Amino acid sequence: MSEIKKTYDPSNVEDKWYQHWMQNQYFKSTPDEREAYTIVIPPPNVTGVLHMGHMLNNTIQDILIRTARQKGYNACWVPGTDHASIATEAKVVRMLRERGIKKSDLSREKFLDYAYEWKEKYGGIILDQLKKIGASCDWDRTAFTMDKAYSEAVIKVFVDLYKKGYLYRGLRMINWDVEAKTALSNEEVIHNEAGEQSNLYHVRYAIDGLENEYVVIATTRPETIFADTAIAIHPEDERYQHLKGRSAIVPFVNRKIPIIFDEYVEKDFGTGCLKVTPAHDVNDYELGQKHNLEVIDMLNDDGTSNEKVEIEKYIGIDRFKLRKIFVKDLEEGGFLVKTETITNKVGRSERTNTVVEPKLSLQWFLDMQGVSKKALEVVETDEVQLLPSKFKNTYRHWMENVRDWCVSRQLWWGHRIPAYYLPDGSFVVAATPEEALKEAQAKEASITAADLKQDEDVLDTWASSWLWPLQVFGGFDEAYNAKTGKIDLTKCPELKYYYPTEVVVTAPEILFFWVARMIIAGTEYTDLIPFKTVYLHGIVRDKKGRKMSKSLGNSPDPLDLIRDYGADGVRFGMLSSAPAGNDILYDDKLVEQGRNFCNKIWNALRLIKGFEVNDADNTALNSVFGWMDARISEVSTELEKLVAEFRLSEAIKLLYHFIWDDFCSWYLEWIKPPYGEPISKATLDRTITYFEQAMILLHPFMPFITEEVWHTLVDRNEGDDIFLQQYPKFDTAQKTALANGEQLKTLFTAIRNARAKTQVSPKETATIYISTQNPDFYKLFENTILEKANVSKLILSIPDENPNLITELAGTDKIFIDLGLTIDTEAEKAKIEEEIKYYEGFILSVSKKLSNERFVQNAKPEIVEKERQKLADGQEKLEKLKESLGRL
RNA sequence: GGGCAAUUAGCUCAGUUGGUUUAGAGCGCAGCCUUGACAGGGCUGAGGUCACAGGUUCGAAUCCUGUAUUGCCCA
Repeated sequence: MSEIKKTYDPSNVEDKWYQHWMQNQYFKSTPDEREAYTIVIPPPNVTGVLHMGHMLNNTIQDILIRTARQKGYNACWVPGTDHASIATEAKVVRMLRERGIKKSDLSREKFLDYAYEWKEKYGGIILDQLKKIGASCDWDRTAFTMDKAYSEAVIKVFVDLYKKGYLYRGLRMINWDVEAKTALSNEEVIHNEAGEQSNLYHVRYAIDGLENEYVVIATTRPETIFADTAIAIHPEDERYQHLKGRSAIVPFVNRKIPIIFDEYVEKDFGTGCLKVTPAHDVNDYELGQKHNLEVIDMLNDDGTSNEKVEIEKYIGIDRFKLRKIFVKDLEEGGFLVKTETITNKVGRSERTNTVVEPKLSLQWFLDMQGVSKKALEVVETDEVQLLPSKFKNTYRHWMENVRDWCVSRQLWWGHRIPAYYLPDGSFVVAATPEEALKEAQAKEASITAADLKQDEDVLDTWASSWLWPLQVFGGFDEAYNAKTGKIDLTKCPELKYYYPTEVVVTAPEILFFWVARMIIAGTEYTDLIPFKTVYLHGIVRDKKGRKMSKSLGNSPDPLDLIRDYGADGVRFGMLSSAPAGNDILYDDKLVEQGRNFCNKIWNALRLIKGFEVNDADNTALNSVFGWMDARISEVSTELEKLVAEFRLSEAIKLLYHFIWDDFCSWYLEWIKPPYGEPISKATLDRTITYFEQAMILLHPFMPFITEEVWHTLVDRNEGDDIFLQQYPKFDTAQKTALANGEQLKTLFTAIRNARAKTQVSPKETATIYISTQNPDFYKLFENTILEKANVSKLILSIPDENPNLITELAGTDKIFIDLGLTIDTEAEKAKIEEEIKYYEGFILSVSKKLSNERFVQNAKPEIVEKERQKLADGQEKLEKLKESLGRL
């Protein structure tokens, strides 16, 4: 035993076993005759680093995949990374800037060289970090969204969707990131929930042809006044009826703009007058369409003003600087009526945090309504099950109001759009330049390759990751038929075997970004769902409930935690308070509990390893074994149910209590030989088996320590690893055995309690008398009671009158404990009276129920029976308490 | 503005179709325990009118309605 350390040290253990599993290729999966259980990882950003969210996300996946292996499935967990177009490009641009290089000075090719250099250097760090947490991914399958075959798949899909008529190029109002100089999808624009402080400027516009007449509008973006093309008023607003048919005059610019009337305007909001700037606001754009208004786009792509502002001094100035200058001029010119501070919602870019400009732009769009019908249906019918199910509502709402998806991004890092422009401005869409040339020549025979110019933009990253469950198995390689626009599964054995995958584990944040789109792509290209279940876990927050972020510095580094608490400890901590869908408020206490649990297991191991062995008879412990057999069987049944329902935090708590309380606190104490004496071999063997079984059940949750215990407990042959162990089969739990164990615990607690309240050391022996209707129970466990509860005599009858006995109830059995001391009768009386009061109340409520005829008639018979039992027990207890009181 | 959810012990949360002896856990708290696997431990205990008000029911933490507060999603 001396070679086993007193405290568990995970640091060497974890790396050792991970390497062992890797060397033996235990994570590898190839199709065979077993049933497949597949999970594809939500690909993290290729240059990202592990954060607490990944920790939670991947722990869940690892538990599911390891459980599946133990149940005999061919479990396959596919890892990989996502090229993360905007995020990665932003990082590369920043790196170049630090080296004094401007992106605008580089060619596309040169920039991509730098980007790949960056990816080679930092890409995959996160995958190595996943190994630290124990992730049992099939690393040979590691995929990347810009791998050659993957990229080809993305392009094939683009061409296909274009041919099917779902993709179009159009001038639309989009969200423009002036820093990244790219379009964003709606989902990439973040609105701070609390809003932001802004100034609301009230500006006066003169009315053409009416002296001293004016309207006042309120705006938070006065610089867009240059692009105003109308003033809108509610048609029923009495205040402005006389302005019908009139024009207002834009301050400084002196352009006449029509005053239009539309019910869109809220009469009660502000002055009731609204400035209309179709080029720079979504709602204004729609209003402009309706009223045929001119569209003046006054912003350059970088957020500076252009010549459309008409006045020389305002051209070429950044939007915010322009706002300042112009407000000052408005004030000096007498146009500014007042300024007030308000809180409003400002859209910011998810990636660059800059204020997003609504902007008219020529972009590629995917008609979502057309392509997504089936994707709604499969969730409605639970063919794809969302967990927790409340997200079904959210999903339905989004799908029913789905907007067209802007898939083009003005970036270089990503999949370049396969559209090729002819000199006349028209274009063709084709998978390769060669095919494009052919198609172009079909339109105009004289066209040469040099005449064609490929679209400069790349695709939104989600337009590649939505193919993830299909393309990680090569679905678009040989099995894809460009003519039908379908994947023929029979031509792709891998896909046929592993797809549909079992479950995708992710955060609700990307339900639309990613999950919904994968369902769309899956159903579009295979007519099958991509996964059966979507497990949506919460977000990891700090103790105060704030989201973890770099700027707040409130996020611990998962690798530091693993160093300090062990990967198993961190896994336990993250999971134990994370039921599906609920956020987890991270606290070091959680992982500390995990670490302590490991230590507990470790010390159970030390105890068992430390026993000396003899051949003594152990039949006296048979009832204890009977209880343990029943209990472990019960636990395994409950565990299987919980895991099947994805109630993982309950599952890990079940195991925690089973191992700590039942196995360590009760079982081991009961079978432990007296100090210094050996244990019988039969008992030790039995105990080792229980411990092994418990470790197998725990292994998916805490893989490292269970493997270490497995090997330390018994010398194993090569290849006899817990990783490969299948779930043990247990006999059905015996109810009597379970009840016996519980009764024994209750008895011990009662005796301990008696000692505790009289402050008698557990070392002092006691004589106990028991009044029971179940004397057999006491005969079965007599040895254990005598030895482990330090009882010198166990007498199954009522003792003679003696005021110095402490009385306790163990279930309905009454126990008289003689500790050989004079007791404080008054205190004892008070205590018993309190209990009597409780049981009187209890009996009252139960008998009320039972005397109600309608209850007896309507309730299920077994419920009524239970109530009767409750009443009988209560009455028996009450009687015994009263009797005790009488004896004092 | 529209929708979804939550409100249970000091804190963080379980409580699965209404009935598990008048509600459970972890942490925290209080008392006791130092040579025996583990102080990263053991034993014992205190602590809740299940947000509030109505309703349905023989029976409600659980179902319905309303109110309040909080959070999230969408515009």
